[in-house]
Amino acid sequence: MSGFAPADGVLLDLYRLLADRYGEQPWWPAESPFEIAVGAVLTQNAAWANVEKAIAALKAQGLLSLKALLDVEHASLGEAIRPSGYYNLKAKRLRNLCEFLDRQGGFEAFAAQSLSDQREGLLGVNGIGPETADDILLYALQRPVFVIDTYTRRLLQRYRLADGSEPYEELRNGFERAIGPDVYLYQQYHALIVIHAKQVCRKTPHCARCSVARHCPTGNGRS
DNA sequence: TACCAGGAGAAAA
DNA sequence: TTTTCTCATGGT
Repeated sequence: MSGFAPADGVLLDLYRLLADRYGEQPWWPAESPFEIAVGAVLTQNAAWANVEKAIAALKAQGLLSLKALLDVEHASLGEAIRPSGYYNLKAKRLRNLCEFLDRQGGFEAFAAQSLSDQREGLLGVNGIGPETADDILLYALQRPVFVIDTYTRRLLQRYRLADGSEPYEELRNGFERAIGPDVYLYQQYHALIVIHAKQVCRKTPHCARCSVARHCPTGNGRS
């Protein structure tokens, strides 16, 4: 039995509140599934604006393809993705991901595998943790996997739905059980959480009763 | 100047 | 098993 077991309907209610407030989110911004996979690695502990610079550099240098990333020198790749930070580390991780995809027969062949095989495979790649793997599965491969990130933990903590320190899989399973398999809803929910967290869950006065930011979508926040 | 941003893995306790 | 450290740049 999971420790993260919110009351029936609570997570869906929260989604509706966020959706009403922020509307539909165009998420994830990318021109191809492979670009999403690359972006998922580059966005590790990085601001998205810096990731965009790195992706633009990869495009400008013709490096945004599996073959190009397999062929490019480590130093050149690192230089291209420098704006996203940790460029040496991320260059290795991108290479690891590309070598893995190549062993699967390419991105398209990997996309045709079962979800369990895809997730297990990605998590076996050095540098691909659960959040990065699930970003790739949900946004690049349109798989029904809920992404848990720092913002999700922060939101659950704010709404007293979880401690925030629960294991990744426990939170993911909790969301998936509560919502049911729905790729579009998972994508929107995660996007809304990020949008909301950026706007009101940091450095803002919080409701003394529920700890939610003063401008929380419930509208009942009081600073 | 200090802190944070759409983490993950290795090392230490 | 849990916590801490490392990787690094750019914006606020």
